[in-house]
Amino acid sequence: MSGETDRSRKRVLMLLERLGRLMQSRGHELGLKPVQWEALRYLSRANRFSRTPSGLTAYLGSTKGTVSQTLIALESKGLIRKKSDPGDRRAVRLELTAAGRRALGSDPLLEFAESVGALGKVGEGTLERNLTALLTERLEQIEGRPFGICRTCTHFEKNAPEGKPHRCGLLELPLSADESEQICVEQES
Amino acid sequence: MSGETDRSRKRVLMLLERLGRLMQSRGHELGLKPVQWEALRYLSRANRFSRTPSGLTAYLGSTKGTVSQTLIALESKGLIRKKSDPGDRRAVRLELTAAGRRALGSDPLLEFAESVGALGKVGEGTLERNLTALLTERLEQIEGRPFGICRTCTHFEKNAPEGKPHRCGLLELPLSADESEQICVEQES
DNA sequence: GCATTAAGTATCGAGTCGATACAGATATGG
DNA sequence: CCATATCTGTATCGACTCGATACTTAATGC
Repeated sequence: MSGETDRSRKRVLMLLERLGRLMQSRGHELGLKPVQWEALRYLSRANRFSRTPSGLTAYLGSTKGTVSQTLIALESKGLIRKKSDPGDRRAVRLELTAAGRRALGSDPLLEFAESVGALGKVGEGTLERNLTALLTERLEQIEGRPFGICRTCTHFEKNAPEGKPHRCGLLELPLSADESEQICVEQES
Repeated sequence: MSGETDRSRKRVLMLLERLGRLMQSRGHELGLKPVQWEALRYLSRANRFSRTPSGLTAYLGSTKGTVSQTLIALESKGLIRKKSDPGDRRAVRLELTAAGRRALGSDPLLEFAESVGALGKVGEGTLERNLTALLTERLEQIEGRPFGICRTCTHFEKNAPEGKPHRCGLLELPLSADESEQICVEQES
């Protein structure tokens, strides 16, 4: 590998690291921590099968113990609610409270959205494609889950049976139009 | 702003957040913490004017107190050395020890470099440009410093006076060829 | 010379994070 | 059918981050 290729890759890594850090450093607003914000964001975007401690653990690439602590903190702040799953009594279902949804309205990450917009439509598109490719490549190497949108999944069955709501072939459950746009632990492309 | 524009921006933000987190989660190797790795990387790339606690503080977008603690941890591990500046007795000069340089040889971020390489030369180039534009835009809004390469700075005076080494017009000091390639707290473009 | 500003350190409290150990619930396999 | 493995989540520990606040000491400005 040439020296310039090597340096170029490292420059990209430094940019990603620094942008990541910059986003995190703004994540201490309202008495929340960066990971706590990320958990709230996840819960607002994940479908009901994925809103569990283990789903969040996989998404964050963290560990059960750490996530458990984070969820305890969020619950004590009144931003999330835990309910035990009636079907599997080991499992815990998570959902945002009204206060949790309200908090996301002042998500510090929204400041950043403007800067993304300044790239223009074209730059934004290519950036999204490149970042997606990078993430996909990386996730394959570490056997991580993509957490893609339900609608694009191999298990997604559109209006099946005919004229009926969409369906998840893996979990054998009907899906609302809303749910098909959410992210899922089980998603595969 | 249309709903799709809004969603597109958020997708980019989520990608950046997630990639950042993914990079960090691999940053717990060898008993070091992600920020400690980042400090080592900084010290290996910053020129001598920038290798100070306050330089690192500005780079990380953190606070003096936090950085001070991080440096104490790194020094106790024998990875960096502190020397008091003879010119300004308030200031502390930082440098990597041999062990510190050796540690960077097993930087967990190197794993990630392969995934960047998988984008190909073109993808890598456009990604670097887009990320740079995003970072620049963002830094302007929060009045952060770019920490660009010395050679590209407005204060850089090439071979001045004629045939002599390069020079920094701001600090009024000569610069070696090596130093002109390093990053600097004072860099402006 | 005196106030201001700058560079670092010390300390506190809440929380992350990996590691380990654990509990209870559900699968699996003879 | 029951033992055993696996899965889901909690509890606890120690090192550390991080923002906040309160210092110390040194340089600078008037």
